[in-house]
Amino acid sequence: MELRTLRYFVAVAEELHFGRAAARLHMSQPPLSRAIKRLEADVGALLLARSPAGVTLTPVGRVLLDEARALLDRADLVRDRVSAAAGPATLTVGILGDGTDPGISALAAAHRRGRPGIDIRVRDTDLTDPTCGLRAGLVDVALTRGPFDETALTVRVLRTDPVGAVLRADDPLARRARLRLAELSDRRWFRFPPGTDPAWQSYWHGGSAREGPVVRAVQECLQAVLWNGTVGLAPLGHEPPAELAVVPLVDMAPSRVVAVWNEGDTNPLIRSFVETATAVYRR
Amino acid sequence: MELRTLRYFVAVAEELHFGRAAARLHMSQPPLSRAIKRLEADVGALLLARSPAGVTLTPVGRVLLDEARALLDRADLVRDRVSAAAGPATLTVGILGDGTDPGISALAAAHRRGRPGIDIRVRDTDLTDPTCGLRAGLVDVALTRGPFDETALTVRVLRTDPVGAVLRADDPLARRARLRLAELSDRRWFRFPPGTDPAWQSYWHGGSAREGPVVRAVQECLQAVLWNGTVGLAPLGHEPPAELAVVPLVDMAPSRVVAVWNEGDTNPLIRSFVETATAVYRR
DNA sequence: CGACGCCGATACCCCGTGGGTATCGTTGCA
DNA sequence: TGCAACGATACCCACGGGGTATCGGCGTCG
Repeated sequence: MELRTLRYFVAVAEELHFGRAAARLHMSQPPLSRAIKRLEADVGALLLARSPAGVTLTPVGRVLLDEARALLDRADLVRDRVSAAAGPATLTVGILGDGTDPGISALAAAHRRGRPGIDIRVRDTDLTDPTCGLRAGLVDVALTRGPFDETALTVRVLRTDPVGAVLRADDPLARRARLRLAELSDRRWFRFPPGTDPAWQSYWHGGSAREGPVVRAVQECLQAVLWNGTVGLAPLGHEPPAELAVVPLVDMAPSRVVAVWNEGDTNPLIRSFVETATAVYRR
Repeated sequence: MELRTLRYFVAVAEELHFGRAAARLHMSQPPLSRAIKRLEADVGALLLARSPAGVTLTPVGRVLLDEARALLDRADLVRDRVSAAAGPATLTVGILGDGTDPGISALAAAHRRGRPGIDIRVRDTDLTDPTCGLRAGLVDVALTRGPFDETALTVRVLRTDPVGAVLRADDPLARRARLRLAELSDRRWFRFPPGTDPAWQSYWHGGSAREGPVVRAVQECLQAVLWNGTVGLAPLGHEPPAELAVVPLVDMAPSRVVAVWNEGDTNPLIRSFVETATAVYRR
């Protein structure tokens, strides 16, 4: 008789309809049926009378509905009290590059919702440090992209995006369905400043020879493409501005969106945040 | 934050020692450590201060300990109230052969403990019906041994016992460490009355040719061996009476202890009983 | 002062369960 | 009598909770 199961039961008992209850619980109907059946075996009594006409509560079910509601309320209270006792905690999350990934604010909101009383501070950094100041201790967790030097860091992959070349919309190659890196080797490529993580650096400059301007932020990259005739790389999936085009590259390893934290950091908020991040990115 | 996890936490918080808490919870220490760590991530705060000197509750841990105890008490109350609402229910359990298996009474007690208010009625039957009257509806669930005709029955295996030959202690073969069925083929074997389940019948009479007396109960089997010079089979594991010896048989399929109920019987008490039976027999 | 022992953490494996999709069976209704 | 609705069933996959083996840190003791 776990709390989750009781939440399921309350949902069914309130909807009096397995399908609707399943929808409300964001799951499908069969596992819900099974869970209720297990609960019935557990308490040793039928809780719901199923008939094609509809679902009804049995007398025992009615009792359990009241009791379960009370217990679940109580459980929420426990959460709140513990949160209150824990006091205001802050978690500093580092994100990369001008907050361009629209998912991140949603994620912060989701985490805040599930865990009120925790102050999430977002630190938006430029592209020169893919770990967003993790090593310097400026940040507890980083939501960022690979690849970078991972020593002494723990990495959790959230998603992988294929990568495309960013070109001016009027570039002759912009209409191509896909490209190979070699076709762009004669272009100028922007670089990151010296001292930038080598793995990161070499990934994003596409391995080409002709160096271009040094950039630090997403906006600078776009400007460089627009005005300097350079080429850049970008993960697919975001709609590019009208003046630009992103053409998939067939021979470029996909870019991984990751959550990273310092290895051995025992702050439980990190684990918790990473879990919700994983959940949010999964769907 | 499920109830099970909270029970774990309470155990650790009371023992202030992961190893002892794990023992109390009948589990090993690593999963317990992990569960507590998950709980800490879940509530977003450290609950226990681990130092080699020992484990201490953090302030947040102290709050959660109180809250968790209250919640768990409340959950027990829910159980009780639902049981009370369900009213007195009875479950008739059939067991085979003079209640000789010492585990069964313990199991009935365990089930009664976990589920007060349910009247467990044990029906002890003779050896002529391995299903203990399940088909006749005399019994809701049978704790018995295979093999038997399983059509329209659902079977859950609880344990398997190797089988030995039951001999008089002064029998020349009684001192042997193990035997083969062929070495006993010239003995008289007892039979069950006509009409007994064929699979059951043929299993226990060892496939030999010389027929012996007809028996119905365990006591009769023993008497037959003692006075009639017959041979019988018995699962190993029980200590035989002094005048008898049980010698392992190498070429006899082991005997399965099973819980059986009528296929499609939706009585939730059956499921519940079978679960505790599985748990009890597992250790 | 080094070897040992205690104890929680970590690594790794395996099975059970919780989730999913596809399909069935029953029943009320058109 | 065919159909639509809906819960049950069958099956599959992945994660989590359980296990064992081992590590690492820190006291203790010879």
